Amino acid sequence: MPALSEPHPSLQIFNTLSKRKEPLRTVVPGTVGIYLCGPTVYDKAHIGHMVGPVIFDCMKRYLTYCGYDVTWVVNITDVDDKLINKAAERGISMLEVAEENIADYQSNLTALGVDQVDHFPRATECMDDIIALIRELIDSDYAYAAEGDVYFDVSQDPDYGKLSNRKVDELQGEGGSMGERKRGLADFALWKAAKPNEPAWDSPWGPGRPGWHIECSAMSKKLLGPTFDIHGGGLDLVFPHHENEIAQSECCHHQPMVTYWAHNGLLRAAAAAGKVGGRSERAAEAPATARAAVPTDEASGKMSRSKGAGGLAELIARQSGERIRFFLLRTHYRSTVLFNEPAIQEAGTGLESFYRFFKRYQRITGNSFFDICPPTSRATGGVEASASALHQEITTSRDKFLAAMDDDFNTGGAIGELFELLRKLNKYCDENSLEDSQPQPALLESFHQGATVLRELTSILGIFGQPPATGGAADDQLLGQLLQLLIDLRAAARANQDFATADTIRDRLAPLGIVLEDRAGGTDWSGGDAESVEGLLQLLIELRQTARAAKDFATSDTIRDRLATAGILLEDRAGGTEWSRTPTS
RNA sequence: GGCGCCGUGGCCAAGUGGCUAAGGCAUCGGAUUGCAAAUCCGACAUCGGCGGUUCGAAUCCGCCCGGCGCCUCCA
Repeated sequence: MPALSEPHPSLQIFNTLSKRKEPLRTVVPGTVGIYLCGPTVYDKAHIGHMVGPVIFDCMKRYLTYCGYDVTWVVNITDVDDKLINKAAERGISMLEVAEENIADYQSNLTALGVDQVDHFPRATECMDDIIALIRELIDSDYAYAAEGDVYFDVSQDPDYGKLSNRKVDELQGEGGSMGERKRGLADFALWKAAKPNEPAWDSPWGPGRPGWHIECSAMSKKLLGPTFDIHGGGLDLVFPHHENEIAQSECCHHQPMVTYWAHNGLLRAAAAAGKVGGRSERAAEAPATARAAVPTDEASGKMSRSKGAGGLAELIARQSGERIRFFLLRTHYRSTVLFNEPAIQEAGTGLESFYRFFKRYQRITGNSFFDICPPTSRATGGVEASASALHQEITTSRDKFLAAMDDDFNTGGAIGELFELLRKLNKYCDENSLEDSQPQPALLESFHQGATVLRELTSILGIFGQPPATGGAADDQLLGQLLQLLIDLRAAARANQDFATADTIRDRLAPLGIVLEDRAGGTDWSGGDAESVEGLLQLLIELRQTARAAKDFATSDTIRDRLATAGILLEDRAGGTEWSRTPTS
C-alpha cells in the first residue's frame, strides 16, 4: 500500500471510520476519486435521494477549485428484488422499470444543478467484474457457494464491523430460507440464485444475480481502483451496506478500500417521525390508493407530498431545483435536515436578495452577472486586498467562506458569509451612489471585482450558474409588454402628481405577485407569470374606462393602441370591454 | 437490548475551550422614498436542565429531561 500524499494545508474531511476530521491526503497526489452510492431504481426518486448528490456535487466543485483532478462515480443499482417485483407488478421488464426511473433520477439531478458526475455505472453492465470479484473471494475462502447462492463468510474477516462499530456475534442476521444455507447468521449474499422466470446472468454457481453489496465493491474497483479516496452515501448505509463493501473489497485486495468514508445526514419529515421515504412512512402509505395524491389531511401526519417522498418532479416544478439545492446546502451535510415545503420557500426568499443584486449589477455595469467569468481556482481567485477598503472586506469574506468549506465542507457557514458579502456590495453601491450619477471608473472597477468574487464563490456551491429559467417565451414577452405599458401609465400619472392612480396601479399589481420598484433610472418590476396576464388586462381595461370617463382620450387610445401592438384586441361593447388575442401567425 | 446522533433568539441555522454567540426568515425602529418596494443602519438569544473539570465552556465530563437514527430493503 503506497503512502498517501502530503496533506492539504487546510482542507479537513470528517471520516466515519475514525469518527473525526482529518486533513485530506490522496492516494495519487493531485487527484481525488469519489464514489457515491446511488439509487436502486425501482421507483421514482424522492427528495431524500438528492441530499448526497447535491453535497457531493459541491465537494467535487470545491476540490476541483482547490486544484484537484476529481473523478466522481455514482452507481445505479438496476438489478434487485424490488426491481423484479416492480416489473412483475406492472407487467413490464426489469430493464424498462430501470430505464424509466433512471431517466427520472437524472432529470431531477439536472434540475438541482448536479452536473459533476463523471460515471453512472450500472450493475447490469458490470457483471463480469462482479463475478470476477466473487470468484476471488471464494478462491481465498472468504466466501462460499451454497445451492446456487454465494455468501460472504463474515467469520473469516477479523476487521468486520470496524466502520459501524459492531461485533459479529451481536448481529441478528437474516432469518428465513436463506438462513439455512448460511454458515453464520451475519453472512450476507454475494450472489443469489435465480428463481424461475427471474432475470438471470450465468455464473460459475449457476444462473442468478448479484447481491447489493458486491456491486459497489466491483464498480468502485473498476472505475477508481482497489483503493480510492472518498466513499459517500447516506448515514443509513453505514450498516450493513458499507460495512459489507469494506469486508468484500479489503479481503479481496488486502489493502484499504477507501481513505475517507463520508456520510450525509438523512432528511426527516417535519412534524413526523421517520426519515423521508423510510419504513414507517411506507407503511403508512400502503393503504393509500395513489402515493402521488394530494394530501387530504395535512394534520394527519400521513401525507406523502409534504413528507417529500412522492412527486419530486412536482416539488421541483413548484419550487425550482435551485431553491431545493440552496435549502439543502444551508445545513451541514452531516446533520439531519427537517424537510418541509415552507422551509424551501423561505430559502427561496433568501435567494431573491441575490437575484435583486444581479439586476442591480446589470443596471450599474450594463453587463449580466451571469456573464462574469470568475477565476476557477483557489490560487488565482480573490482580489488585491490592499487596493481599497472594499477589497479588504471582500478578501475577509472570501477567506471566511473558504475556511468554512475547508472545515468539512461547511456549506451552511459558507452561505452565511455569502450574505455578508452581498450586504457589503450593496452598501458599496449605496455609499458611492453607483446607480445615480456617472460613477468613477475606479469605483466601478472595484465593484465589478467584488461581484466577480461573489460569482467565484457561488460557483463553488453550484448556484446562480445561469439566469433562472422563465416560462414560455411568448407569454413572457406579452407580460413584459403589458407591464411596460402599466409602468409608463403610472409614470405619466406620477408626473401629473396623480398619486391615486399611480398607487392604484402598484397596489393592483401586488396581488398578482408583481412588485414595482422605483429607481433613479426608471421603474423595475419583478414577479408575475402567464397567469398574471388576465389580471393585467383587466386592470388596463379599467384604467382605460377611467380615462374615457374623464375624457382623457389620449390615454385611453394609447392603451388600446399599445395592446394592439402586443397582440391584444379590445372591443367595447354595451356590457363592457372584452379582450381577445390576435391570432399569431 | 446493542451502537450512535441531536437539543443555540419566534422559526431555520453556523459556531465544538477564550474578543461584544455568524447568517437567513419574521418582527420592531431609523435613513431613503410623493407613498411604497428595494437597499443600508439599528433592536431582538448566554446556547434543554442540573452538577463537575478549567483562570475561562454553548463548546470537555457526568447525570437527567426531550427529539431522532441504525441494528431489516433504504440516499
